[in-house]
Amino acid sequence: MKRSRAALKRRPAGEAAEREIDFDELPGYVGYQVRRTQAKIFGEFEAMLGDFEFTPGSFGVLMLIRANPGITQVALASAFGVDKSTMSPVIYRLETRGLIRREVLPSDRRCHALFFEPKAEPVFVAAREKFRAVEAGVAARLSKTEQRELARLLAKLQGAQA
Amino acid sequence: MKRSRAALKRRPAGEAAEREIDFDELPGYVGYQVRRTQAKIFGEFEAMLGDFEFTPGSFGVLMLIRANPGITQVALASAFGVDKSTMSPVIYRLETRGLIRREVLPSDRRCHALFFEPKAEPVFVAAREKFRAVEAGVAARLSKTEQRELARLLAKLQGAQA
DNA sequence: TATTGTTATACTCTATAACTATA
DNA sequence: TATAGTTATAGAGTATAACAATA
Repeated sequence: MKRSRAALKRRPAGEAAEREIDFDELPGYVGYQVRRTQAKIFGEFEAMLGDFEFTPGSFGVLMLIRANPGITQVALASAFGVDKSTMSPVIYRLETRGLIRREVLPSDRRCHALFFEPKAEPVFVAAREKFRAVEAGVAARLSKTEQRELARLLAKLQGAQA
Repeated sequence: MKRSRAALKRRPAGEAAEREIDFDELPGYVGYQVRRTQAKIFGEFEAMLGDFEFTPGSFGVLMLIRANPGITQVALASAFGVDKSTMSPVIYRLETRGLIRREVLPSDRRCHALFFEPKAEPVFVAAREKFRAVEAGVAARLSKTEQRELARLLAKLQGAQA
């Protein structure tokens, strides 16, 4: 970001444009605003988690398995709004890392019930602290009232059908 | 979504869990709320654009090239907050489709100035109508006041440094 | 027939690193 | 040395389709 006055004078064309870019209609699009905000927040998670053992996605999956013992993969995929084929490899990685275990349901042997492994609790708690810290840094930019208002508006955007 | 009463009675385990899933801390995370909202909105764009010739990303790039004649790839990448290597293939596709053209800058032959092709105007206008329609459907879930408030809160979230 | 879960495949988006050409 | 742009590569995340096992 630091730049000498000389450098400023002979700045390349790209930078000149960078300072006076016309974004046309984009900033007026709710979809664009939400997308940019999401990218910004995820970038911060990546930066602060570094070579951490979880992505926001895989940590969320682990958290839901922990909170919902015996949940099936289809139910989990549905909860996150993704396809079951998207969930499969995520589950597989958590299982091979020993963080969860799978049990075939006797009542319906097509289903795999998922369980959080008790011995994974320290790893989970440590990860949760990291996620809470990043999240707190993001949320701190808004007052409590604003946080509630944002949650309400985002819920409203999600609520309606396409 | 339609389901007979009989089906409801003998619903599989996955569905039972689906109705009473405990999301633990996730709904309280701003990052999670924004992510879910973004996924929902993008899903609607995909569904309504169908086999359309643009993704939200590529259309945004075209819109900015049109609004900023002569902009370079690095400036464009910077405007969207992505790496120049991410922008390269997007630019290449727009060029091969004849929607834009590139000119090497005589003043700095490393730079490629990008220009919207006038003959692409009908395609652009048609695409913009589609995007405006989807966007209008999304924005319609909020009042004008709420739209402004959301924009303000999202900007505030993006504003601070990590 | 329908559902659960896996796998093969594909596409988008993203980045890093190494490279060429220029400055 | 530094920057613009390309390319090779990699990884996450997403989906569809076909499949085996089970219902």
